[in-house]
Amino acid sequence: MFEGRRDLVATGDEGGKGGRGETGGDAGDAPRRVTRRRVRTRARLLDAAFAVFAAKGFGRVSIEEVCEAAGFSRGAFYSNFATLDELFFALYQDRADLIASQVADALGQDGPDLDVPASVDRVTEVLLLDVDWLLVKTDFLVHAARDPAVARALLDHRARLRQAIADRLFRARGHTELPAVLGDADGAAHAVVAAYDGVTTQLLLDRDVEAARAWLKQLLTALLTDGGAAPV
Amino acid sequence: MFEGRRDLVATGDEGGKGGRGETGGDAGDAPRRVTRRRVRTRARLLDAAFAVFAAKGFGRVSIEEVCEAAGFSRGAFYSNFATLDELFFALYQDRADLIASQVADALGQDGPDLDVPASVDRVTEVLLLDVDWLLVKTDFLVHAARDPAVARALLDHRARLRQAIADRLFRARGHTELPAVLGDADGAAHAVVAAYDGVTTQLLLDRDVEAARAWLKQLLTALLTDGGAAPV
DNA sequence: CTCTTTCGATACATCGGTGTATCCGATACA
DNA sequence: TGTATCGGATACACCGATGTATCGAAAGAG
Repeated sequence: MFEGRRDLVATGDEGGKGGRGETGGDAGDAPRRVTRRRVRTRARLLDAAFAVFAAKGFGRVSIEEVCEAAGFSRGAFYSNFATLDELFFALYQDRADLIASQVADALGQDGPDLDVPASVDRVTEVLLLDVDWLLVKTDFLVHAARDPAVARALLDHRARLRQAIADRLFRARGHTELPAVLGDADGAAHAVVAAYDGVTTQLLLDRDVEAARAWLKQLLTALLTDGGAAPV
Repeated sequence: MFEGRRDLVATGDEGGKGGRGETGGDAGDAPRRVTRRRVRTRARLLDAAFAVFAAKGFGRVSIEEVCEAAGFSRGAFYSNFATLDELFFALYQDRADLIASQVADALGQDGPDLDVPASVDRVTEVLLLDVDWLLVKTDFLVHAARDPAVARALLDHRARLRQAIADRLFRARGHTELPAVLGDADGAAHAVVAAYDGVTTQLLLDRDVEAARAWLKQLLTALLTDGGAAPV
């Protein structure tokens, strides 16, 4: 059913065929002169792709469109990526790492004991910052749902995020008690992610970021505290 | 940014151009001989489309593929639908209505007072019955996120579902108390849907239906009861 | 500054999908 | 059963996108 991809691990340094066919790996024998222009065009391609994907959806975007948006010709693309899937994968990796670090920051800010409302506020702010990112991310989810290799990458990323949350919650045990319903800190982290995903879905449809933020805060508060704050 | 669609309200009775160009509406003047073969082919097209969409994703499917899977030629398609988007829309409508009625059934089964665990069990069973449907549904979400008209349809459908849940919860007020954190029955229904969406996301990635069911049950229990059941 | 390597542009062949026009077998109605 | 209408198949013209081969220009190494 699934045709196994194998073009996903590429780091983007291959592609050009100007003489040899290097894979850009470390085990190779040709050092491949450290490019410089290359990284810039690659970055511009990724940025342009993000914009175009957000606007039209991955499924409706052609390689040509991405190149045009980036101000390049298709030659540049094929010199940096083998397929549009590969670019998409690279794009996701970059942005996802960025978000992950932002979330980590938001979680690490207050001291040893957890200020639930404050943390929830900060994390919510980060997670629901950019609707375009949510659009692209969901596109990527749909993509990953049909390709085990991509799915694994996405699962890994989610696991890292969840782990950061779980760590934070665990670090605050004793100071702040969690509802027992969810099990340990890990279960609670799972619940947080699920709430995030659920709110995202609604947000994609009604495009009301403020409502989504408020709603996510409320949900998280409900999940992480026993009594919860008074309803709005 | 969004090119307004207007091919979405079609009921599928138009398309054939064998003489006049009927819209199949009720206000029309030509009665259009009540077809019979037509409904069958239309249904077969929809079924085939569902299978193909689930397997490859809407974005990677061509009209030809759908027709081939259904055992028809493209002529049949263009006689029933104008575009693949239109078919997708019809497909979603059909299946979504089906699910909605199933959920309504599951909710209506017990008496006036709500047996939360039993209801949660039944609803969970229905909602996470068919992974293929979740795949297609998410594809449709991505699709809707970029087309306000489609988004409205999806929002309507979600609203109906939510309403059914809210009604059920409201009907049980007094017998069973909800946590105050979520506000009224409507807020609780919102939370139920969010939990469903969140669990769906994870399920699409790890494909573990049983884990998803268990997890959804736990989440719903945590949300709908104050104490919740003991964790697994 | 020169030279070599690499990057991206251009041109080309090709293919798959689309939409339409036309035709014949099927189907409902008298 | 005859017949008018309908539904789906077939054939055709047409893009748009893809991938590759080739070439000029930019950029690093000396």
